[in-house]
Amino acid sequence: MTVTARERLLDAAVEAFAEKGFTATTTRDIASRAGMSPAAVYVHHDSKESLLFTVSRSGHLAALEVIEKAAASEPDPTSRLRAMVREFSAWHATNSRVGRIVQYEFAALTDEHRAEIAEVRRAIEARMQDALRDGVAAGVMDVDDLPGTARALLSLSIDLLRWFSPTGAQSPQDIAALHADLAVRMTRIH
Amino acid sequence: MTVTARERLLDAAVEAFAEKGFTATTTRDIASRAGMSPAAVYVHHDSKESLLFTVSRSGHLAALEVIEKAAASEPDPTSRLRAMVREFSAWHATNSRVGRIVQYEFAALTDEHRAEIAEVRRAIEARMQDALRDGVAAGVMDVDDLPGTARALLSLSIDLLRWFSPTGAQSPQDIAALHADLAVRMTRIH
DNA sequence: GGACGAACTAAGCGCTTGCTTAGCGTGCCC
DNA sequence: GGGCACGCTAAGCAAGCGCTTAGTTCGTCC
Repeated sequence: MTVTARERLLDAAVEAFAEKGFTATTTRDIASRAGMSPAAVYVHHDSKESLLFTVSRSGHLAALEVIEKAAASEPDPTSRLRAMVREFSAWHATNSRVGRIVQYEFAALTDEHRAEIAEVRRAIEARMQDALRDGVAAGVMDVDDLPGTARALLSLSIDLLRWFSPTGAQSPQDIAALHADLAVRMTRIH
Repeated sequence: MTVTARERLLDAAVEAFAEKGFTATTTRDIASRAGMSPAAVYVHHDSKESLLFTVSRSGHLAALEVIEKAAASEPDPTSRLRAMVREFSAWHATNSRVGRIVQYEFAALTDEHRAEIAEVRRAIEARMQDALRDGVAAGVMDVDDLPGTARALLSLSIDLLRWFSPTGAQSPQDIAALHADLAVRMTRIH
């Protein structure tokens, strides 16, 4: 199956939005990255914002899936938390372009689209809170502020988007392993 | 001493850049927030980017000063790390508008300006690494990956800009105390 | 071979952008 | 009271924006 023109435009939009941000990206830029004329964008997509919505939505859903799969992969609460943070960080490092759009271009969405995607974000946060609650209930974790700590764990994974470079010295796996280790330290009983 | 027109324009730029981002902000928007005509911006500042540079530079220097003051405030390595993370998070929460410009509009600067400010960023990172090194040397901290852990500690403080709201339930002090606590947990000997 | 629809483009519309130019009002100096 | 520097604005320029319109090309079906 060949790549459709619609997909080529989405790939071009991911590249451009991640590199320059949504507002600084022009539809002409997206079109030329996809090897098409400016008008071709509108044959396959409604608007520049609908391109962003499509990218952001599928990116958010992919991130949620990663964290849910990791949560289901381990029965032991500590191993489960370790897997969740490891996979969530690894996903952001491996998909840093989509990640940047997901995390930093959220405000550029229309009110309706933003509201729809906000639900996915709440689900991601809820999965992390669940993992901590399980650990506390099993008596293997010590967490004072449960929502705050869940948010801090997500911050670790998300903030790597600000400085991570695919061409840098650290691999996504290195960073993911570090974050997983720090997550366990943050929550274990002293 | 009255507030000068130059300063009113800087305040307006902070408001606008933090709210909508650098590219989405127009010079007309900045001028009207300062109660002036669009041309008045150029009486006091060279360009829209030079407004950003002025804000970003003083914001970066303020953040560096906060972390250096905190580092000097406590002799004991653990108390020092706690103070540094606490004050750095509190600064970001209290100055979230300037913080957003500092952390998220860095890429919008010209190459020269970005290079100049990058030095301040390196200094901030170095101070955090110093604090961890001291703790390890004193035998009170256990840190595997020193630069990685330093970066993770900064991530905690910085990523709050993504979700923090001054009108929300949590005060800057609540968040700062949580982050300081997590920082100690991340680095203490088990 | 002619009709048709899907994929795509050349050209451009109306508007907004960062920034400039030319000039106005006011207070100060001699 | 004439000259002048300073702070500011009205008007607008060239360029670029998101998006539309009108039309061309081309494979497919009868």
